Amino acid sequence: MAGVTARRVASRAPALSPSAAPSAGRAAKPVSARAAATRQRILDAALVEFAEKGLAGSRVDEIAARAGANKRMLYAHFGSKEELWLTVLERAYAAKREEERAVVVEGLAPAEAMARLVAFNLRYTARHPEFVALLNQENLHRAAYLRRSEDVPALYSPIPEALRGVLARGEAAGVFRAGVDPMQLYISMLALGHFYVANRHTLSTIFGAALDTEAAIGERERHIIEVVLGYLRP
Amino acid sequence: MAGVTARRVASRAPALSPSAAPSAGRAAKPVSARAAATRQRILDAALVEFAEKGLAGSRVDEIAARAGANKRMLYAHFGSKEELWLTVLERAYAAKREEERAVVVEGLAPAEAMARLVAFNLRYTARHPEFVALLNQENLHRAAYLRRSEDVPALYSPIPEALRGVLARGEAAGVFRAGVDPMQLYISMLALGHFYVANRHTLSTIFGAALDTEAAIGERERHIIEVVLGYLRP
Amino acid sequence: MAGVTARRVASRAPALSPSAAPSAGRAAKPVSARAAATRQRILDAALVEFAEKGLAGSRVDEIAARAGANKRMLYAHFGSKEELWLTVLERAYAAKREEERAVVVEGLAPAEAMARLVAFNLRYTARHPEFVALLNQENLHRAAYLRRSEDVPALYSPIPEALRGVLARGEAAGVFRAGVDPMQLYISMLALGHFYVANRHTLSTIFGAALDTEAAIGERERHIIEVVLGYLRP
Amino acid sequence: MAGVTARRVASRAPALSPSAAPSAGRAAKPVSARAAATRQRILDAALVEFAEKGLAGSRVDEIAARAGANKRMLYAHFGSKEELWLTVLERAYAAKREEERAVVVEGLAPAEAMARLVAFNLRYTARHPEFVALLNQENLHRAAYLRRSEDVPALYSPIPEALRGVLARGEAAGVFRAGVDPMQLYISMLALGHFYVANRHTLSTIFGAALDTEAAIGERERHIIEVVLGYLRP
DNA sequence: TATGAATGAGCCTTCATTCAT
DNA sequence: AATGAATGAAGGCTCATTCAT
Repeated sequence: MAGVTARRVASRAPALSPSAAPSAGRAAKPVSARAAATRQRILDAALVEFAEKGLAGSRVDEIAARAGANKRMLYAHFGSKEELWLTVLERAYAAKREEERAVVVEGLAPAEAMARLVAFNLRYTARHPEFVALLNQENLHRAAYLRRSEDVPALYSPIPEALRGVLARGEAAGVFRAGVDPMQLYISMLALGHFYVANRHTLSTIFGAALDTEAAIGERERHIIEVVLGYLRP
Repeated sequence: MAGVTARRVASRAPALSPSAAPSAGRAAKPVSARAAATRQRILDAALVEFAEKGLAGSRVDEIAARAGANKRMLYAHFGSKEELWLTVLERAYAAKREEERAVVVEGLAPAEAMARLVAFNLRYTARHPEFVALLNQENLHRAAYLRRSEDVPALYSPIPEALRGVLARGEAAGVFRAGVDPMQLYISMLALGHFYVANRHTLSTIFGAALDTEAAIGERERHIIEVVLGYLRP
Repeated sequence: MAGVTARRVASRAPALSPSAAPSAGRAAKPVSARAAATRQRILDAALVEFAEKGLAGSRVDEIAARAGANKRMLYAHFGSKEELWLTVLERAYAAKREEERAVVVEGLAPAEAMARLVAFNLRYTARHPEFVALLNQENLHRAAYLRRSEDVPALYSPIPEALRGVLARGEAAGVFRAGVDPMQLYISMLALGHFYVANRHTLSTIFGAALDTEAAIGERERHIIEVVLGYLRP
Repeated sequence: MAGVTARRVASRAPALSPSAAPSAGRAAKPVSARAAATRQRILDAALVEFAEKGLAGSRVDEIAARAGANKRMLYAHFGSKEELWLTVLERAYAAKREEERAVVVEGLAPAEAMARLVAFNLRYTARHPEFVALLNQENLHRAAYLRRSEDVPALYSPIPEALRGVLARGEAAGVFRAGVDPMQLYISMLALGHFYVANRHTLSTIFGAALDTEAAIGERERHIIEVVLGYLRP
């Protein structure tokens, strides 16, 4: 489990939890278990720090301290703060992809399948606000880091494909309207969950209501499923 | 239905336009025209810099240089980088509120009114990606600055109220479904536009498609209006 | 009383209170009463600020604000912070000289005369801790400013002369010991009072006793008179 | 009687000498020899700079440069300019206390013992004008830093106790007058030396005489011993 | 004379990064 | 592999001083 998977083949080790598969980053040489552990602690610490303060707002000292590691180790493993950022980002994507792969909708009725996809996105997002934070930051950077990522598998999501399938099935069965653009719907599905989580602080400041309770999230879930299914009605 | 966007008519209300009321309730003393101009240039420069790099990533020197002002003036006018951030944020909200007030939907048929609201949000967001960037950053800060704002009018949006009215009218007329939660719908409306703009860089990296062309935005507009109206069908 | 006395002849207007005789500083041209008042307010404010924080620790803005004057006026009147310092210093000396001239010991018995001189120094010092503070600061500067003062009268004290006279009279009368160096005694007299006041903060921190109550000063007075007179016994 | 000065024997007690115990109760972690050396160089440089220009007038860059150290190290070791000031101040006190402990007067005749105490203070002060400068500055700060010091031993002087003993012995032997307040005498003893050194620049400007030659100091020493012993005559 | 605004140099402090052990 | 110490380049902020009115 402590084994190291080279980044280019990570997708072939499907069941690995993201923290157990550090994906070895830039330097893919065999490393000791101790080094791997240090590396992992740095990544975990960096994820927290980056998600909380962004790339520019994060401090290398803080990350190292949080990781219980020497700052020098951070540089030995990742080369620079920016490389560390990219690695953390890739891992966050990879972690989401990992869970996405576990979402199986093939055998379900179209409406139920669609509901499951919608709910999954909201729930994952709510469970992983750090993913949302990283994504927002990276968009601030105009995706500059992501663009130079070579970790294709991390970026490849099975969801659009699944969505397309469900849409086609539903349309063929006459339970979904025709002419729906899968990409637009995919973006909308992401939006309906992501925005809610990403903006929970300003929204709750303005609305004066707590948005991250289980009750509030449940309500949101009901609403967005209703929106999507309502929209898809023929 | 597409292309229903509010135009910028705000400048006809000079005493309320954000650039005509630069002190925004903070510095209430009479200022010379020259000072006001400097202040304004700093605010404009800060908006650009902050939207591009966030609070932590922005450099005070850079802002001053961009404003063609002395760095000292920034501190004379705003006290600190953080106060400047808050002022910029408030002004960004105020500017949006200003345009929102120009969106009149009372006389329109419910569906058209709803479409106009949805379209306005997307279009405003697309025209003002800096607003999106600021908002995302401020959410990273957990709304710490916004929470301490005293500029209530800047935060108060007329849109939720308008939305509520349209919903009620549509429901009463039997053209909208019943039982729709206005706040949820408001958030969804914001989400469908905001997420698209906010994440255009990562999305286009992953999809390999340009998202900020007029054509793409038009398509998005059609889609989200369709989603909302489709959902609202009784 | 609001009249302006040029610095070089100030000693000829003996009864003028130091704050009423601003001595016109570097630029000795005739000025309006309003200008003189502004100048005076700046000097008063500067004395407080300088005595509290020293030359380096004082802020020109703070002095101007405290004086209720525009900062520009400070420069119009004094040219620079350092010139202002020198002027304040000269005035502090002049003020002390002024009071010293009122100490008359000629008709007194030697012991009483000596006691009066000793007491005067302690009392003046205790009443004017700001003089002590300025002096200490100026010594930190190795008297760099004082050395370039041209205000000779301000520096000339009648006390050493008086002391010399008293000493001679006492020795001649056989009530004082012979061979006392007047300058050394003068310095000692200054020292016994000045040190007590100058170091009251560290001393009271270390001793844990209040040193600036009237009772404490009275006790100090008794002690140093006893020291000097005890020493002078033949 | 003149020339009774304590010599520097403190270095024979290595574990207590201030330069051998650099952490002075503040940073108690074990440090490398290199770090200790850097720390020491910074302290030495700071002492010179602070004594010359005071806290407000000193420049952190200058201190670092003088120490041949990186400015960052100053902060790593001391946290801030103000903390550095306090440390320097404590060390100056500690250094004086150290030498004071070497002044032994128990076996001496009361008059000689007293002369030795008086002379020690003048000589130490003359040899360490930087201590005088620091003290004067700290009094300008109203002992704000000293008051927050936790380095009690640095502040505790054995001299008052010794003085009290000598006084009692002299009085008992009938060679000193009765009723002398030890604290007042202690302050006077400090004053007679300290003031002379502290104000040597303004005094010599006004008197036009050099005060810091060995001859002048010797003369001062003779005088103040004479004053104290003369005063103490029964 | 007086003022508010502006300036540029400089200050204390912090950062990402590297060296030496 | 790991560590503590060191570095130089900013970074935010402030200062004494001057300009324009």
